[in-house]
Amino acid sequence: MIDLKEMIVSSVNKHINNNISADDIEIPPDPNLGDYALPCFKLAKECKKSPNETAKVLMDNIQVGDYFSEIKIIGPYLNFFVSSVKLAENILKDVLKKKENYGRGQEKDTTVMIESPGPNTNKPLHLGHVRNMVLGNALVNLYEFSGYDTVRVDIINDRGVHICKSMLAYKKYADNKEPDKKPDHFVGDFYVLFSKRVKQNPELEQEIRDMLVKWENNDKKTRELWKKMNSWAIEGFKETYERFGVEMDKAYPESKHYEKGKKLVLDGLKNGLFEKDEEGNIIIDLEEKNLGKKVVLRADGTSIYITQDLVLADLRYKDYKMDKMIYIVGNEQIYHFKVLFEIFKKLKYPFADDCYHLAYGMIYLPEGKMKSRQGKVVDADNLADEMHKLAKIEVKKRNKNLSEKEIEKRAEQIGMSAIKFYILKYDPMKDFTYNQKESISFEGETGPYIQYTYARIKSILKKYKKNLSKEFNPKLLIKKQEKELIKYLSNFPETVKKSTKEYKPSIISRYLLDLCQSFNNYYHIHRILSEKKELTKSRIILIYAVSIVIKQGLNILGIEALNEM
RNA sequence: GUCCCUGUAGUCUAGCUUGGACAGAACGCAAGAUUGCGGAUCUUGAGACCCGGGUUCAAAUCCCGGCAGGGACGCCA
Repeated sequence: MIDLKEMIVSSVNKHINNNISADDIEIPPDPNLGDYALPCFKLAKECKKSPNETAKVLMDNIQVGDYFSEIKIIGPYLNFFVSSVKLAENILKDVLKKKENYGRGQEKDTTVMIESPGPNTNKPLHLGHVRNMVLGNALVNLYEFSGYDTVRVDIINDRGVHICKSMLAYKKYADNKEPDKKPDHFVGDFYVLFSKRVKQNPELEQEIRDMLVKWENNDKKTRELWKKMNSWAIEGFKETYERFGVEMDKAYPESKHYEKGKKLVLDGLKNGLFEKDEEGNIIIDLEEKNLGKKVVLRADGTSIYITQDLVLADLRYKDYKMDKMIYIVGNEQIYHFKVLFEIFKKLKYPFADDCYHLAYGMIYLPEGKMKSRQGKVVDADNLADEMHKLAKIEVKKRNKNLSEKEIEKRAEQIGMSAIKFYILKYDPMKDFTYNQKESISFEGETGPYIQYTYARIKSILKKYKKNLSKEFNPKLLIKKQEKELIKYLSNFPETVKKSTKEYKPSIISRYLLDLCQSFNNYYHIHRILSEKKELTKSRIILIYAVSIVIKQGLNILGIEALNEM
């Protein structure tokens, strides 16, 4: 693979002592100014010349390969013009050869573990989980494509007061009936029912506490009920996971490990890592990190949230020996993870220095407030169904002769792409309002827009009856729009790297939008299929390469590319 | 009270880590293109860095002080 920035860097470094790096190379705001630019402000200081003079001296002295057609001084910038023919030849050859592996990172022998989405077994997955699942998919794909081994793990919050609430309501009011709907929703209904009843009957609160004690004491009937309802919830989650494309390597139910943290904490107490406060709680002092004092084990010996996370990480390490750990959890838990990671370090966990909390903000619905007033909770399945419906209308509008089965299939693919893309184009930390209509629109910054662009390319490729050859003439691809497209293609590997490094799938989303717009512009101005055979052949290769990159980009985001829409 | 996050055109959003050339899109709005491979596309235009200081040759970006919104600071998860 060729790296143009590196070529500039090495040639410049040959002639000056201070080392510049690829990060110093910029992309000029206007393509007429050049393809790459080296700002000479920093160098000027060290050379003790004005930036403009420095640029001049540099230009007179450096040699770059034939990938560059011209070097120009524009004020304090040294601007490089890429030889478009050479670039076209290399990039297209590279894409053609590697196909969907174009841009893939080298194998790294590093295992990355990602925790997502972490459901509670008392109610169905909601909007927050949707964001979590979608981010999780993208992150796993990004890391995998970048050459890492990935492990996706779940945390199942299957015990505690909130779980008992659904259980108690079921026990009292359900008359033992079996689920007559998606089982996690069935369970969730009893959670809602409990919240209603407890307002009129405050004594239910005491019953909940009694039930939790029974559960803790392994009361047979309570445990049976618990098992039954949990399995319903999990059965329901499984279906939702599948629909959203979540593939889990291993799920860790809280009930299995929540008591194991005690030993770990007591060992830490012996080693002097933790201490006891006056009430007998075991705490850790993180004042030095400005995080205060944190209880890690209650005085009565029961564990709390953080105790479990400590032991869970240890269990997971025994299972997978991960080198890096990423938690995808809402941003209200930033403080929790800061503390957790500090304790990891103190415990000398091998992965402690490479932990990341991917925190994300809230998703709102435009009519969200109204819905909650009506008691309609906005959950993942609901949203997916609604998007499916909206997509179906669009599909039907365009295709009169499709079978019902095919319509359903496309509606699902388009509906899910609308959700996923809409979520992934935003910075994870930001709250946003999910506008369903906007997300499914075929114009604008949407999943369907990208899919549609891809389908158009596929349609052209289909019309080109001849076999795709690997031969093309890069000298024919010199129109402004063609150069731009090739430039975008050449940026794909770098974009993947950046997106991975910064934990931001949105960088891929933005890239795809730019690439698609660039293609649409090209398509609008220049005809691909024409009488000129050589030209047609080369243009076909170009758009074929574009289609490969769009498809791979979508795959990383967990979105399917469709040949027809 | 302490700490963290966010504040960019009518709306929504990128850029802020590492300061540099006219702050980049989308929707909406206004004007226009298309006798073509899918008119669901494209082009052009108007329009923005919360406020006040500071550092700098250069600040949306860094520092200080405000203002507004959200969150954390529970033996809740």
